Amino acid sequence: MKNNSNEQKSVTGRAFAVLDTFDATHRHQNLASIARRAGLPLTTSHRLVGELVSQGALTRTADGAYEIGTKIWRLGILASLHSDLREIALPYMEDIYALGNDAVQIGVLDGFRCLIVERIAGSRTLEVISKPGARLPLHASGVGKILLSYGTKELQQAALESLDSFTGKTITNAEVLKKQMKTIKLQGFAHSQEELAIGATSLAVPIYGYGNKVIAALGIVTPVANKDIERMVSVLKVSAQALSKKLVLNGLGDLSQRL
Amino acid sequence: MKNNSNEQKSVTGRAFAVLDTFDATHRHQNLASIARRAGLPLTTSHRLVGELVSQGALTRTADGAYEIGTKIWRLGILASLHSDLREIALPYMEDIYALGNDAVQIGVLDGFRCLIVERIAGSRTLEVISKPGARLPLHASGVGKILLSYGTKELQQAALESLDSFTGKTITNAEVLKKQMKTIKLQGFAHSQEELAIGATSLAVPIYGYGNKVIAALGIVTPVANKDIERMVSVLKVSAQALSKKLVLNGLGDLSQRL
DNA sequence: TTCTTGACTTCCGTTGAATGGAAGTCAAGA
DNA sequence: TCTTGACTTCCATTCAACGGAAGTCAAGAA
Repeated sequence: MKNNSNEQKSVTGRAFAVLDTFDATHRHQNLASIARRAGLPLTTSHRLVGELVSQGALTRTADGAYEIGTKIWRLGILASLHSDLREIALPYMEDIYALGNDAVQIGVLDGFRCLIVERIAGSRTLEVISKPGARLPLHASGVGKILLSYGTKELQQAALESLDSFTGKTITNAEVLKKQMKTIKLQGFAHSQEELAIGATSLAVPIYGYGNKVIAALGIVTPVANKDIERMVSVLKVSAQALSKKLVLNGLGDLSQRL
Repeated sequence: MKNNSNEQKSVTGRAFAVLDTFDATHRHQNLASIARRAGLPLTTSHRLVGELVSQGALTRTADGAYEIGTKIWRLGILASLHSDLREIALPYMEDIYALGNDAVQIGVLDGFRCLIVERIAGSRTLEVISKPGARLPLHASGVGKILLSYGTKELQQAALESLDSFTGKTITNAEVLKKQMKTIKLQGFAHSQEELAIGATSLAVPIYGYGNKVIAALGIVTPVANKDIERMVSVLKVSAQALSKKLVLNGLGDLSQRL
């Protein structure tokens, strides 16, 4: 859990080390937990956390624990990743959702992971891990496979080096995966059958930006039982094409990646 | 534009002064703009911005400008404001949307403003100012009026002191507004007719948390022409009640406000 | 009641990271 | 060629950040 290899020197570095201790499974933390996970002395964390609270970056809840504050949230939604993609993509995603009541998701590349940027899910939807902000493995999810297959050689090489297993059906053999990547590019869609979670199938197609560069993946998660794969794939393809066009028209299409 | 009254001393303070220069109308900025708006020397901004970029808090776009990065976005969606409310409220909001194709929004109190936390809008929807993150005036929007009417005496006093005008129909007379606030509490819903933007009517009802405390407002924005006010109000009321119940059940219901 | 433990919170002398003026680079336009 | 605007690099100074130590406080055990 400790902060690996980040010998933080700058104050900003430390401040973000504190913020980075928060994730989906650590949304509420007390001071001690923050200090431990950030790898900082308790005193330092105490001061830093105090400052972050006074900035509105963190909030202290009634029980004395801390959580991310509205300041960060308000800044976060200014990220083009969110506001641009969301505004343009949501209508298309809703159309897809309406057709099958499956969870619909859009992901972009973030390091060696697929970052879920937006998702729609209803009450009848299969419960999925992938809330916005989740970072799925590239080799074991539909959207991830798309980004991997259309990604650079370097990305593929790096990703193929560590194929973690999740369900027993997860593809952990690099050669098998390589072959599948070729098929994916040939057919224009990716399929993941219980490779990340039992009972869940996912389908995904690429979204294109400037110069036909793949900038994101659009996918659905549906129960394995669903036999209507072909129809959903064509729905996805049509939506993705329309969406791609609109993204480029609206001046997106590069969604600059992280440093 | 200059940083008012914040004689920043701490590094974190300065770092957030930099981040705070970003808002809905300043999502892309160059270094000079950041420095000017933050009220910091260019050199200092340069170093700070550099650090923030290396942390992933800011991203440098192709044209050399800066914008909010994925790190901030990813942290932001951990705010309970977002993830809790969104997960629980979206289904209800979608139901309401499906009934009238009007923009549906949820707002909470943030200082003396109504912070839009979540919104649904479709392609046929009236275009509204209120994207998530927007901070509407309390006296000139449906959701704002709810929060105002059910707010503390201190809030009401402070809010009534500065009644900015937006459309000519905006209520700028404190006495008139006070009377309306009473009616709102009596009837359980708020109505704003072109008080914030010409052509737009908004309706809103309260959402309750623990101990029947009003913690948020649920509303719609619909064209003025719409005569079906009564029906929409009852739809809103039913949804709000169900939503309130579910929020309390799920351990929300305090949505701790900013410091 | 007293002891123990864990979780903060406050204090303060030391120090090295942050500061910001000055000067350098670079590209676009006059 | 000169000017201007927008960064970027350098570096001596200094002041804010640091963190060990000790204090507070509440809950649970003995």
